Amino acid sequence: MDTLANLPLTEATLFILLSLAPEPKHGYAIMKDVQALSEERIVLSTGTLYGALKRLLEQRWIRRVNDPSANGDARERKAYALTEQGRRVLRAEVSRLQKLVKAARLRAVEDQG
Amino acid sequence: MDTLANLPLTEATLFILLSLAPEPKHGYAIMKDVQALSEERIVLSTGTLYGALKRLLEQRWIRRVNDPSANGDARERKAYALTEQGRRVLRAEVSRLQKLVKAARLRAVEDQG
DNA sequence: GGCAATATGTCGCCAGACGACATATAGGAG
DNA sequence: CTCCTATATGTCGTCTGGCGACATATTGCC
Repeated sequence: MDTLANLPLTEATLFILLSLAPEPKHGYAIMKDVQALSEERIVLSTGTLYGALKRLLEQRWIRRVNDPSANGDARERKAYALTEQGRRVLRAEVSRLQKLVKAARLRAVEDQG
Repeated sequence: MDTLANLPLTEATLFILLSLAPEPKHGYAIMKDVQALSEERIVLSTGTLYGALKRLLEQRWIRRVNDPSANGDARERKAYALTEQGRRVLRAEVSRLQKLVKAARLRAVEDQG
């Protein structure tokens, strides 16, 4: 209920939600997307990924959907989409991060690039 | 050596370093400062605080200094200061956070708060 | 004298990241 | 036809670290 109480998100969770923000994806696609998004810095192990997805489903921040890239064949891939709740949490987290960066600037902690 | 390898910082660690950025402080002052900085959202338990300080000393991101507010009395308080290494890590972390916020904006995750 | 704020510390629990391992299919190189 | 890689999903055990609970001592106000 109280989305604020769940913050901060772990880095893995944050990137997974961020990856699902534009459109639903299946597990492996999330893994690749997070790598690209983080400029190869984050390589989610499958243990982290599927563990996080399980927790996210339980919290109802994401839900199972039909994979749009599936073409009716035998192999069924599991795709995940953000719920409204999940989107709210993501927005709250990004907002928290922005405040934090501003606070850091006030402390004269300027980035060097 | 490789400061980038230590990221991301945990929230507690980040706020402790941020608190020490302007000037050295002792443990209890850090606790109070972090509360103010985070608008009362983060209340460090002493377990978190002194556990983190111990790790930070071992990593040489902070070092012990004479408490500037001590006035030669019996009770000696332990003050901590950022090392150059610690300041580099802090800058790197803030820089990472900024990139992340920018990436989130590109994904159309706009903050409402 | 008692109570709150200041100040520093330890211990055990638990969540979660991560590496290792396991399994299965599809497609291209040799 | 076989091997290797990419795609794809999952479990298990370990370790780090946050956090609440507990312990202890000093200072200053009422």
